Amino acid sequence: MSSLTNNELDAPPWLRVESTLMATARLIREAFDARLKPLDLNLTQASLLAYVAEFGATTQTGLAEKMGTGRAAMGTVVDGLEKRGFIARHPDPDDRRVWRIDITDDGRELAARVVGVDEVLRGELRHGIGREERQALSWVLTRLQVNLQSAINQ
Amino acid sequence: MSSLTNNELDAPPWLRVESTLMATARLIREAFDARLKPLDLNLTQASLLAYVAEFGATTQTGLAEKMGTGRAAMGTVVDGLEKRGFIARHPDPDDRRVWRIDITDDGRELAARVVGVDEVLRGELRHGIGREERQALSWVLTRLQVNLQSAINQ
DNA sequence: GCTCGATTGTATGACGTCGTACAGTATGTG
DNA sequence: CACATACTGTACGACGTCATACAATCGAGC
Repeated sequence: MSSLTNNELDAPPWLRVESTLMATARLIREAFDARLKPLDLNLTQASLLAYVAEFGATTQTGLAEKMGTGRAAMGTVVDGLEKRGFIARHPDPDDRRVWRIDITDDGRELAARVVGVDEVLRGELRHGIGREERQALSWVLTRLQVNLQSAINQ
Repeated sequence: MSSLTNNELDAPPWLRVESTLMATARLIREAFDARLKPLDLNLTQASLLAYVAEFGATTQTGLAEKMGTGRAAMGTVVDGLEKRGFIARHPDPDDRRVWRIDITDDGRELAARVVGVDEVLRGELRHGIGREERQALSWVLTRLQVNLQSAINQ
């Protein structure tokens, strides 16, 4: 823990801001997973559930794109949530290749609790961080993503 | 790609800044992995190599703490790098439990190339982002980590 | 109507990381 | 010296994600 809070001081010259960012991302996943554990969900499942609850029936590929994961991984997530009865696969009347992923009543109830957990935790994470700082963070991150994309594409 | 750059606009109300941050972290890993592929290294291996090259012989547990991973995972990384002759395990004269992980001549040569790749990529990532913005980002991230830590510890 | 390329979801194997348990070793206490 | 506790590295199984390959299906062009 101490090695995380002061790693700006003893960090090596390579990977400074970047490593801090990745460590923060890891902590975000940890924190959400911890809070979602009582619901027996991890962050990926909770995000999927909340997304479907909010935006209604969606294709698996669409979900994968929105949540930044692959189609195969999304399939297994859907499998697990379907087996537990929180979402359901309905055939698409217009396209027999795809499943429309829709939420069930149980799923809707669980999604409401997910949103509650999310709001509480996000409130805690805002402590000591002003609105303009949050917006600045968001802006720099977006800019960073653009640079990263062009770096990845050579 | 378009879903990444404009996800501030169509992002759901839950997980806004946080999901951007995690997506950015994923892109960072992708970008470094892509650039390190010619050296047949991934980001974890490269970080370990550069760290040992810079700070000299270190304990595996110490490495794991510094790099934010578990001891077991660090063991497998060390295994791979040792098998390829870039680092070596030397017994510690004062403590027979531990290995001192040290770099070899081949490893030092490779580490220099890693540092080069890192400097080039980090330069590209700075495009359009001022120094004070970078410092602000760093500050907010550190603050976020503090909040995350207390959230994780209930 | 038929064919060809593109797309959807799935199966499979691989990889990296994690958590737990364990043996060997060190350190402190009586 | 004996003992208990803490720590290091490793073995093992589990999990989540990824890349690839594949069958089924769609849509466009002839």
